Amino acid sequence: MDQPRYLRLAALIRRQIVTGELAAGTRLPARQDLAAEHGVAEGVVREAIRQLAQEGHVVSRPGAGVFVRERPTARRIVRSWYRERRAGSPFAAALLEQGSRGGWMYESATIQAPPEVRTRLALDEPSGDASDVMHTRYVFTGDDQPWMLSDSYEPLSLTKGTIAAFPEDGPLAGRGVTHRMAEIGVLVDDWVEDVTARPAAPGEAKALGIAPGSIVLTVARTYLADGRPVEVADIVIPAETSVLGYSGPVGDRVEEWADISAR
Amino acid sequence: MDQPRYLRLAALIRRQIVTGELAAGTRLPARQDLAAEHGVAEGVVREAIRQLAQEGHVVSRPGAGVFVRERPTARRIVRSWYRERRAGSPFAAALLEQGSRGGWMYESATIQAPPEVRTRLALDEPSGDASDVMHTRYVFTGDDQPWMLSDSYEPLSLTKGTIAAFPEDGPLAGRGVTHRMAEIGVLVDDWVEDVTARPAAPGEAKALGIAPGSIVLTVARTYLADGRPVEVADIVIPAETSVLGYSGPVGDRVEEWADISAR
DNA sequence: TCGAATTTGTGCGTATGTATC
DNA sequence: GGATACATACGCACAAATTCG
Repeated sequence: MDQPRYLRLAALIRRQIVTGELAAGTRLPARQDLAAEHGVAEGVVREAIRQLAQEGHVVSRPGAGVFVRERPTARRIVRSWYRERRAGSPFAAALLEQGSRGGWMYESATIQAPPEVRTRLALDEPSGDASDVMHTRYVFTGDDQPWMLSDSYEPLSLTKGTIAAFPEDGPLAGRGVTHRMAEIGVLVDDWVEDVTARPAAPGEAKALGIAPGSIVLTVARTYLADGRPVEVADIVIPAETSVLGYSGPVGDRVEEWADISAR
Repeated sequence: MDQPRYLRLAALIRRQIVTGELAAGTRLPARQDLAAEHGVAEGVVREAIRQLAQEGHVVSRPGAGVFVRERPTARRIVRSWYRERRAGSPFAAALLEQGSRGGWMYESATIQAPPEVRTRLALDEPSGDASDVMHTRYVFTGDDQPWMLSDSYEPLSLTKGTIAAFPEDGPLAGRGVTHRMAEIGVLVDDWVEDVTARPAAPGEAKALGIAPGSIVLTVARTYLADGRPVEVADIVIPAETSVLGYSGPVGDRVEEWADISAR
């Protein structure tokens, strides 16, 4: 056994946690006590705790102590539900237990699309510094808790001057992209989502009420109408408490060791 | 400014990196030098570096130094490609640039399914300690680099005694779940994938050749035949270098602020 | 080929600030 | 308000990996 002391100590405590010997909510002994108990320096305990905190096993509160984490049950966020509504599906049950829908806050402004968004929306070169997209920033809440951030971009060339211009204003408020676009004759028929994960940026962590640096899932969504992108959104969701659910028919699916394409 | 010193130092270096002042590949000054240069203790530098490393801005190699990270371009792993083959799609181009397919290693064994897998496969109570699933562990490689792990479970009740029993043996080797199942009359028609992310477990980090604790995407996949699960797999992919691509028709899709269901 | 210098990873002990109880 | 506990900070030391002459 050639492992650093702090990893051995972390492994020891981790075992106690996963076996239930240390129940959720339990407070660990103070750093000094743990250090004395195991005959190591305080710094070793600190590193061990840090390790366990990063793994999500414990959470430390200044002045109070280090506590075994209550594991919040993850919510399954349905991103596509091909056939999942079908009776008899093992997943139909889950759909019946839908939680409260909660609400959302937003802020809209017309801006000039940043380069990355330009690419995704297939926009032409910007003309001067004229605004060319409607940018809407959402914070979704459920149970009085923020659980998802979204930055949406829609080309003004589509919506300008129509009743669909402002996503959350006018008669179509809150109807969603696809409905709103339909009202102005743009038929959104495809969606594409690119999913990955990264540490939360400080601002995101604050907005979501999670620890800075904790993991978030990011979804880069594109809505297409007849093959052309008509809306893109950058969605950020805490990974710890969320699972994204996708489904589809096997016929349209690639072999299970998926093909790779350069991005 | 009320921030801890190590965060201020991290912010300072981060700014130099994102502005390009410190180019990718550049070596940072040694800990002691940075400490002296900024008039702080070595520990402060250590914390700052740790912070930047967690954000993925730098990578440290023992004995060598701390280097500004080369940003590997992420691969887009297509998990469903509804209509993406269609010509004219903005994503069709990506599909043409398919990389080398690489290969995979595997290891199969019959085991008694662990509780979590039992649930997902809707298996009955275990009878004694009899094996009831075929467990296959995959390591997928591309460009001589592991990039995906997968643990697959198939009920023996379906495949036992057939030519499809061993996923990677016999005439159907390497044909994939859906083809193999089809050969024994099981028509896989649906798939469901639950995506989330977490820090890599030590074993996973080692198998994938990534830093321990770095972020991995996990995909819990289920293949269904006529609504019944016939295979489940736990897939692990480094988040840093990968994007999972999903797509589908809008008609089957829920409003964009997705419904939530308890898991 | 080999050894010396450099650099990170780890560990020790201590002290102060600040949040919690 | 006092005691407790974590977050941060200081300074030092040694082992192992790497680099380079």
